[in-house]
Amino acid sequence: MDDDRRAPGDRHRGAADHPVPRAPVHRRRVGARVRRDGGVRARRARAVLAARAGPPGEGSGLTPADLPPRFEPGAIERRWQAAWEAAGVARAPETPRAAPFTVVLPPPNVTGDLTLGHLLGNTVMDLLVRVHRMRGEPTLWLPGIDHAGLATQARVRSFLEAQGVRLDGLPREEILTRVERWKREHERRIAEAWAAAGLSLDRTRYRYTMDPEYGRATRRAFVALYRAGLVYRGERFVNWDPQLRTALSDLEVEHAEEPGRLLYLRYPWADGSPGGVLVATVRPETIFGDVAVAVHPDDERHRAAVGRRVRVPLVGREVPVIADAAIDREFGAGSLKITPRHDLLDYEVFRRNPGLPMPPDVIDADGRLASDWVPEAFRGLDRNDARERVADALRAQGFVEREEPFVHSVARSERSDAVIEPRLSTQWFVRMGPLAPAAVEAVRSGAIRLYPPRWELTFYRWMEALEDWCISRQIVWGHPIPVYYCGRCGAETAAEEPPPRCPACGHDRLAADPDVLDTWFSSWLWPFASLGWPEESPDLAHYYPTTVLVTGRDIMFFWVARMMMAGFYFTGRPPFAAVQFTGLLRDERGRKLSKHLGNSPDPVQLIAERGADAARFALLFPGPVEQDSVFADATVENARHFLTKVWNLVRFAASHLPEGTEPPDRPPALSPSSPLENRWVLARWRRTLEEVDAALAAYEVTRAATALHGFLWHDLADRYVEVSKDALKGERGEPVRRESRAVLLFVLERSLRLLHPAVPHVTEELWHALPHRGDLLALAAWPTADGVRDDPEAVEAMETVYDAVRTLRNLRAGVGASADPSPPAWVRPAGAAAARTLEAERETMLRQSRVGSLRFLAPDAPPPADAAPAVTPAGEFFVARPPGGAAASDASLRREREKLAGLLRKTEERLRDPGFRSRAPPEVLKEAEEKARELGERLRRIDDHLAPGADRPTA
RNA sequence: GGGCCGGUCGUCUAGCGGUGAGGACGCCGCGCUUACAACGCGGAGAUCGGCGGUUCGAAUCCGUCCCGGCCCA
Repeated sequence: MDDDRRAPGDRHRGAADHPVPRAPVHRRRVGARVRRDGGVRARRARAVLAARAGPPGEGSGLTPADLPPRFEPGAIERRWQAAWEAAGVARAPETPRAAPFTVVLPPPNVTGDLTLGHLLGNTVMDLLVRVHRMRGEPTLWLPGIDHAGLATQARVRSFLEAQGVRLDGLPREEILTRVERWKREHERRIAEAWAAAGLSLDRTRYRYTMDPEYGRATRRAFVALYRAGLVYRGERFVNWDPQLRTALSDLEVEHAEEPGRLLYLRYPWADGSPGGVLVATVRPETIFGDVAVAVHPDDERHRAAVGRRVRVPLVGREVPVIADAAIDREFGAGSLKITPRHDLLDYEVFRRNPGLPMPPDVIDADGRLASDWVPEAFRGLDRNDARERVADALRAQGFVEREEPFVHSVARSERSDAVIEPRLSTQWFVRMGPLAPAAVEAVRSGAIRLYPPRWELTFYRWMEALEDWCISRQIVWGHPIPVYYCGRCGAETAAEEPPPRCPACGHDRLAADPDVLDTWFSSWLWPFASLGWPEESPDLAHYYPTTVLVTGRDIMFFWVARMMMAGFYFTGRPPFAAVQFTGLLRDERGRKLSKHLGNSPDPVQLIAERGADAARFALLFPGPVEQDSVFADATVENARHFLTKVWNLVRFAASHLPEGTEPPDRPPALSPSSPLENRWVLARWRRTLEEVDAALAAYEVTRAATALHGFLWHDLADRYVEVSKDALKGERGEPVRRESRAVLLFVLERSLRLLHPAVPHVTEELWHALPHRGDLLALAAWPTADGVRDDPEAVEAMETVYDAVRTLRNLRAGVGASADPSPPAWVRPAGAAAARTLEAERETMLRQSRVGSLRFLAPDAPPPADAAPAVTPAGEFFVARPPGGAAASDASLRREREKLAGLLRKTEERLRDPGFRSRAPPEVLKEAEEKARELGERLRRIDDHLAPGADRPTA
């Protein structure tokens, strides 16, 4: 198994196990140099200066020429990361003066390196954190790592094995040293990956689940639960991993269907009479632990057998045939051999039937046959070999009646992949029953919201069926269980610090419990222990409860639900107000990204090759973050193209803004005579902002990214820039030029702010190439719509104009106008309103459609000769056919007619339906009538242009 | 066996009672127009998984089945 799902931050499979190339990011020492002096202002100023000095061959001025024609992320990203670091951008205030925004990073475990799945969650968190920081909220994003006890020990174990060293043979101290060394190396790599991704984590508040303070928090939690009777020790059936030699919780076990062999064994009568009882089993090696054979009490086939005795094959031990209602009559031969120490169901049957002897374990902690109940010949065999050998012996001695292939559910350790051995053993447990209700109630009442909300159902279902949680692990790496046993009276004492003497008898020789705690027992305290709990630390007082937890839904049970329970129990408050679940990443073939399949890019390498911003944007767009989505090479390519587009947009703008242009401190004030495109683009920007804000409020980061992508590329670059070029060149007069400059700068600068949380580096770089106020975009304010008015008329007019432009471009292409770059064109508007709009924007249409001239025709004027016609709701358009050019063709007009006629037919049918007329709301009715009228009108005009006498398609 | 998610142009997706079903990638055609060819403009391409139902009206609501994925037993 390559499953690294052990620490909260490690939700996605596929950590790269191969050596990671040296992180390509060489952090400049800018931060270190300036950190010594005091004062945020001075630090920031220096940071900016240092950053500006960055790219080789660049001047220090901020003239537009500074922006190179190519966008190279590497240097840019390093430079701004250093600047943010030096300016302390990510540093949360010691004493926030407003309601804070807090996020704790799900600590990745030190088992391995960061995966793309981590980067997905991290990007979402960074985006949210940066938005709220820009909104002026005191913002804390707390980083950390998880010691991931079992996972780490398992990894170190196989790492050492590869070098021929057996971890299990090493003394405890030596193991700890080795693990510690492993941890330091991976901790460094994780930190480098965070830095390379541009995450604005508050590194001064870095926490490690194994540091001394955290250890104390863990012991405090244990002791508190112990005293409340919510932690107990008992002999239970646990999931035993014989390879790692430890117990596991139910959640760490994976079930899968696997092929096996079902053996039908004859247990002969003890009295020697012929026959016996037929028993089916897939685990013949456990027969040495049998204490009975059980059948269902109502099973006619076996009725006579109950009460008689049979002999266990191979060993000849006598056991009774008993009746128990738990036996499945349909399965196998309808009878079950009872091996109480190695199967939960058998154990329950055993307990219901007093008088049976309790056998020893016939399979030991290593998964080998053991104990004197096992014949000499089989002792010490691994259970897998034993299964074959026992089956062979059974066959040889004639006990096997028949056998058949059988698919059964097999439980495996998600850590070692070893088949789990159900084992009766003494372990520590947390009683979940009393802890659950507060968490369930919080979700039910909305005190904690889940995004997307559908996960609530899954949450409730699991919470209803909670089993007690086995928290003791028989490994070295982890928090020791803080329980001490008196060497004299045997009293058991739970205490945060080792007691000097036994509280019961005063004896001073106490033995510590040899086990350590499940990693999740420290993880579930993360939201408050990372802030200083159990101390009443200032951070805990200021920043707890946290605002939102972003994590993969695959650890909802492992971690999220348990944090809720711990949060309410230990702090009396919810640990977070919201949980955003992210989806899984898949490749273009729909497979999960995983190390195993080799389809999971290493994020550090990805960032080195394509840039952090491109990687980040590719994770946010176009696939929805909250759903499983595809991450392919093309996705990154796409993101990169978008960033290049924005880059060039700024280059264009910068080249049209003269030296000394004022920063866009307030929205441009438009006048009634302002160009349509200025009114339009401001309105569109406003709507984009509203969409982004709404999306973020609902934790739909992809929707926010999509809105920005569309606006910047299609509205601003494709349309606004093209339409306003003349104005920016001054061809429409100085006042218009000034206004258009102001509008362009305002919209672009504000859009960079909106985009910054998603792709912080490029936007920071670009922001500095534009007139701006302030030291860093990262410290700029999140925009508001204040002073920018929505303008529905402008939006509608622009649609009309662009429909016209598209129609003319189309006609131009249709007549083969590439030969003649500027054919004359005409328009006959449909109605006064269209006429007004089109006439006002005649210049725009002329330029954008690249026709040579555009003349307006009176309603009753004859259509121009030798011109290709098109009919739109706004009017009739004509483009002259070049002499000797393409022959007149009505094909496209006829196709259009066909389509419109079909639409008209459908609309008229609807209008004739009495049900529709009486039940549809009046506005829908009116709309349909208007549509029918307009379609009819347009059809009539099309017919006018179709050659008279030619075959006309019928409506 | 139970639960959840998804099935919409070739691909990824938006839309979640009234639309000529929107976008991106890919494809085809035209264009190097000094921000961008990592680009622009235009075009083709979808009976919205199947079947039933509710409704004046269904991609959208309900039922059922099929396919893919995930989770739990």
